[in-house]
Amino acid sequence: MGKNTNYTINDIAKMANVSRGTVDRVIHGRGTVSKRAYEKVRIVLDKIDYKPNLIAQSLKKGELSKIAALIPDHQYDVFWKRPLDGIEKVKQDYASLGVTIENFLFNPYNPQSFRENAIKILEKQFEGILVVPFFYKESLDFFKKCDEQSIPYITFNTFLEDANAVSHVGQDLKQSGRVAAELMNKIAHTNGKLLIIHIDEDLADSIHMQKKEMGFSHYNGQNPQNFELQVLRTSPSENIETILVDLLQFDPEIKGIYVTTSKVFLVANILQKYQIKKYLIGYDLIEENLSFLKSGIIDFLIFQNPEYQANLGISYLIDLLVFKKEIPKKKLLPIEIAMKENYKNYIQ
Amino acid sequence: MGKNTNYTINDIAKMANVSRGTVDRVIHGRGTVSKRAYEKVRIVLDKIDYKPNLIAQSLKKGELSKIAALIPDHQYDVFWKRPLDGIEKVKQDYASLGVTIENFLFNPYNPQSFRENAIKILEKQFEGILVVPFFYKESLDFFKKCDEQSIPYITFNTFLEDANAVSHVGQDLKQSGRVAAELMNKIAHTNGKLLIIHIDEDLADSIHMQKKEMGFSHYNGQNPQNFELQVLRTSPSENIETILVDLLQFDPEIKGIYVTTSKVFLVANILQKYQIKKYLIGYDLIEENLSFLKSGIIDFLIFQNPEYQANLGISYLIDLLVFKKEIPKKKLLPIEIAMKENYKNYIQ
DNA sequence: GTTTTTTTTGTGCTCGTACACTTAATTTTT
DNA sequence: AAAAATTAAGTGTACGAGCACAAAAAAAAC
Repeated sequence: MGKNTNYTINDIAKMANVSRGTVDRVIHGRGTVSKRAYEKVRIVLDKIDYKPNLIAQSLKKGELSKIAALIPDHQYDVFWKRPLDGIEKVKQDYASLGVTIENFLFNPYNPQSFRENAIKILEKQFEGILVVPFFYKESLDFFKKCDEQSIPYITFNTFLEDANAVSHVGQDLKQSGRVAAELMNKIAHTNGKLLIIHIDEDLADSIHMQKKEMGFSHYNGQNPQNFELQVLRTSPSENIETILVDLLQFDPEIKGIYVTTSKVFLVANILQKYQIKKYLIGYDLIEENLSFLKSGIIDFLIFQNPEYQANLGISYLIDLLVFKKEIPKKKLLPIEIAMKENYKNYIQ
Repeated sequence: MGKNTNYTINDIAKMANVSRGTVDRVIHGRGTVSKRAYEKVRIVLDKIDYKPNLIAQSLKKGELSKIAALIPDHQYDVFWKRPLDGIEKVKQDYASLGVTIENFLFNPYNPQSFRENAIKILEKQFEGILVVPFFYKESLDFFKKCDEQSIPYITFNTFLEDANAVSHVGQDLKQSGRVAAELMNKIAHTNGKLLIIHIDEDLADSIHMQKKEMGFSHYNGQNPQNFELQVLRTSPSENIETILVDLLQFDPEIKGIYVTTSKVFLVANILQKYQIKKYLIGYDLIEENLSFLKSGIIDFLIFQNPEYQANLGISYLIDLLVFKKEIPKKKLLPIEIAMKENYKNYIQ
């Protein structure tokens, strides 16, 4: 299997008894070719598996493929720093093949910023796009134009049912809620109450939080030893501190807290300040969370490898554009678990 | 940054006022060049950052680099199936660049098989080698010859202090023992006794088990709420069943069991058969273990992503050989944690 | 039946590097 | 000082694809 029987344009020309130029015209459907010559080439082409030599192609064209990435600016949310690093890494790897990747960073608090960057991308004529469709309406507008120009795009992190993406790379949010519930179940044996906290629910990714909650309560419901659940919605603008302290002092039956976002450090902060010990599970290996993981106030941080995620998204685009390979319609990444003793190997 | 100011041999020739041929001779140190011409070229070369165009190089040479991988045959131990898959994946990715990878699989129960494959590799003249130095003496013999022929090699999975490897990709075994201890600590709150079981300790990777044990007991010792530890060494040939059942019935104080290898399914089997509930932590997402993870008999499986590990090893070799990049002397991969709710995303 | 126009096919050059081969310059020999 | 031998420098070609242009063949016009 996999014998390197790679035919060249020249081989085909000889086999079909025509010139290189004719083969080229048939393969690319450009120029004019007589039916007779066309047939001769087609017969050969059907018999063999011609794969153009990417090396030669790249050498000639100077550039094989132009890819754009439209992701949130990490200036506004540090979470997006590491996906960007992931993109930068593939960028270097494939630069030698003549694939260029340009990043467009939008402000995740400003739909207009998304729209502006989308326009820039359409103007510059990329062959493929990796995009975090953060804003629903704006994203669909953008995708409509991409579809018209038949530019393939891969959605990333946020899944849009109505998008016509060639692939989606993300996480299984509901399942990640289940993972949180299983962890909580394993560490807080005794029955009691659990708190689910959504922080900043007005943001565009509130749907993320809801799916996580669904997974969590679903697992909890299935489990014989189940907990009573209480959901708390809050914004950092409100005074989360007073609400939470009141709640915890009013109801000492609460054994653990599940925070559905990376903002778990806000809760950890309060637990530390008031010297309250609760089991605490949250998301993402960001700086603010790590110190609490180290000190044991946060028990587990769930996350998905963001570099790898971005890396995979770009790799899929390259597979599609350059190698003409099939790519999966949807790829859900592993739900990773970090604690005090293993988080270090994840962050470098 | 990163302007594509890539000079070609021709550019350099013009700048130095010599011919392409002379530049070529200086760069590759072949043929004869007068001191005068040499100086002229060197001056230009020192001023600019010449990076040969890999595309053109590959097109001309037809093959850029030949890499060999010497790893255990998965026919004897399924664990090695997935690293092989990881290698196959990079193989495809870089084939387009003219990098070829050939696998040599040895029998992990037979040092002679390792030696034979090593000889084959040396005969075939590879430019770089990825190797699992499973057998101490045989590996050192092999490395000596590699050093003589100055063929770079990366060790993989097994670390050999005395090897002169350009890099090592593996896991932090001691730390993985600590992770196991932290998990055990989190799920088995109450004090009591824990069992550490080494299965098949006569094998070449017994050093792996000992390091894991060290990490486990070290964490346990540091912890205020510490457990009494008991170590059990056994081979599958012995009757692990009678020993274990006796032990567990004799000492009901035992709360949990830590098995230092992927053979944890042997223990799970016994627990299931005798309807004994203990916390159980072991290694690796192999088929035999997964059913017990699903049924809840195994609580956690610790592992490192084997595809990724192999992938990284090969990528480092390519970075070194093709891109002439610096690579880290040692790369320890994350220690991953799988449970019932998250293992599926790891295995495809 | 010749000229013009259109269609079809074939050839040459380019991308950047590597290497064989030729030519030029220098040194050695007689 | 001229011829031979050696050393140094320069040129041509190939790798495979792509595209511009030239050449040839066929069709249309006179």
